[in-house]
Amino acid sequence: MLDINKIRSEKEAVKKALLKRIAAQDLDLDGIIALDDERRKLLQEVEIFKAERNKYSKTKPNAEIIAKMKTIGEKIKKLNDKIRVVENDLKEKLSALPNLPSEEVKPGGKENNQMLKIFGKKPNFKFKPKDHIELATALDVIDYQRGAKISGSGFWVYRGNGAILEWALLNYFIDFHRKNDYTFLLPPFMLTEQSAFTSGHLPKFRDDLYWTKDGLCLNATSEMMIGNYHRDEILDESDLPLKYFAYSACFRREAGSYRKEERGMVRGHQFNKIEMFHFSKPEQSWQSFAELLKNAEKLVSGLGLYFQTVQLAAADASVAMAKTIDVEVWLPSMATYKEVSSVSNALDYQARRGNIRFKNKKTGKNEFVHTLNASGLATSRLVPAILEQFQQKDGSVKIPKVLQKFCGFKKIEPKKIA
RNA sequence: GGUGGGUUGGCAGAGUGGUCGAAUGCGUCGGUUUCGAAAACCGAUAUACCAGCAAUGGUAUCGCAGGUUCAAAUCCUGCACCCACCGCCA
Repeated sequence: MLDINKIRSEKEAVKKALLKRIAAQDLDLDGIIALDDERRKLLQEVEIFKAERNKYSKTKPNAEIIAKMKTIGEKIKKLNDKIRVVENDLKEKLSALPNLPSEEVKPGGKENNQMLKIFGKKPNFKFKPKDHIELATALDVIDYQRGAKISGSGFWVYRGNGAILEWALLNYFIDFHRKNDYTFLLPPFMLTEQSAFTSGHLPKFRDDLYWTKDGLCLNATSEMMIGNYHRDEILDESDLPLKYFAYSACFRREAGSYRKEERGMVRGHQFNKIEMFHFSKPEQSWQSFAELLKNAEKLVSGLGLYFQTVQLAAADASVAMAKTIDVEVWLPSMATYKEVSSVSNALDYQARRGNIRFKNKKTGKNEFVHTLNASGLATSRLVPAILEQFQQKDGSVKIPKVLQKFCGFKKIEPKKIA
């Protein structure tokens, strides 16, 4: 949510920034300001009546005053009803506005994404490489068919060395974050509707979430949970930045996505992810951003994968974020890069919604914190990338060095056909 | 799932319809005293919004949302959470 006072005082600048991600016909700042004017006018009116009522309520009134207060009471009630309507309308319009993209973020959609940096060496195969589905089946590490049998399409079962590889990746991430002194959280995998609203996933993603009979939704990213972790709290300035990482299985309905183009594990209904999260002071938040990006890059580099970073254009990033840089890993079979981490700074946009503040010691004022998040990392695209990028001519797959101590093996061999 | 008890400021804890934004204690901050400190004493100590250049004034907030009343922390209804007991339980 944006600050109404900022919209009022810096209207042209706000407008210019918002036009990078939404069309002019969807933007009506004047309408919003007019609503706020209306709200203020009504507040002034009603508060005069309330002041009078309070004055007389302090003592025992006589019959005449009681009669007078009765009419004032009715006026207050009417004005209150009006204010409620105006405030709801204002809140709705205000919540619908996306965050202001950061200055260096390019306007428009995907086509304006900007490649920043390429890491590693592009694998060059001297044989005909297989895609990860073929590899996973030959190596007997992923059981797609039984996954679908049990839970329907979009689910799979990690099996044997595949399960070990998956778990090793998670251990590698956890190890890394612990060394950096991030606090480890294992949150619940279900959350309330209110929490989904606060994290900004409602109303937009309602159809992409799984809902239980009890009105809870399944976690789609632990950003949802950590974002709510300090909701309605006033944090201690000296604790900032708070650095967390959380593991969660993530559940997404992926309604209407292009399953045919993204076979295998690239887009499933359930995947494992470790998420990094910072609660920062405003003046620290870009430093936090740089740290999160560096961590994500290091994690992928550590695996020896070929990948790139991309700065997303305004309309391609999540609306809550001022700036997003994606870390994308190369998938030879698709000849394309796929996101394994999304590093984002929401500034105070999410904190305003969740009412997460800190007391500024210098000014004595409560200020909104800045929130940042980055995957660190999601496994479901790394396993395919590892299989495809590290496949050998004999059909085996080499395990990245950093994972070997967690796996207990250096390569996965195809199962022998008797 | 059922019954009962609870939710008040940073914390503990009074307050059952009218000068209650709220006693008291603790904590925190500032001061006096001291070579310095402790103790003691004095004073300050919530947040948000509105008007105003400011000083300041006003409004709201006692878990949340409604209601009753001239007037609600206090009465009524619903909800959330915490505690206790009972029931059920792969």
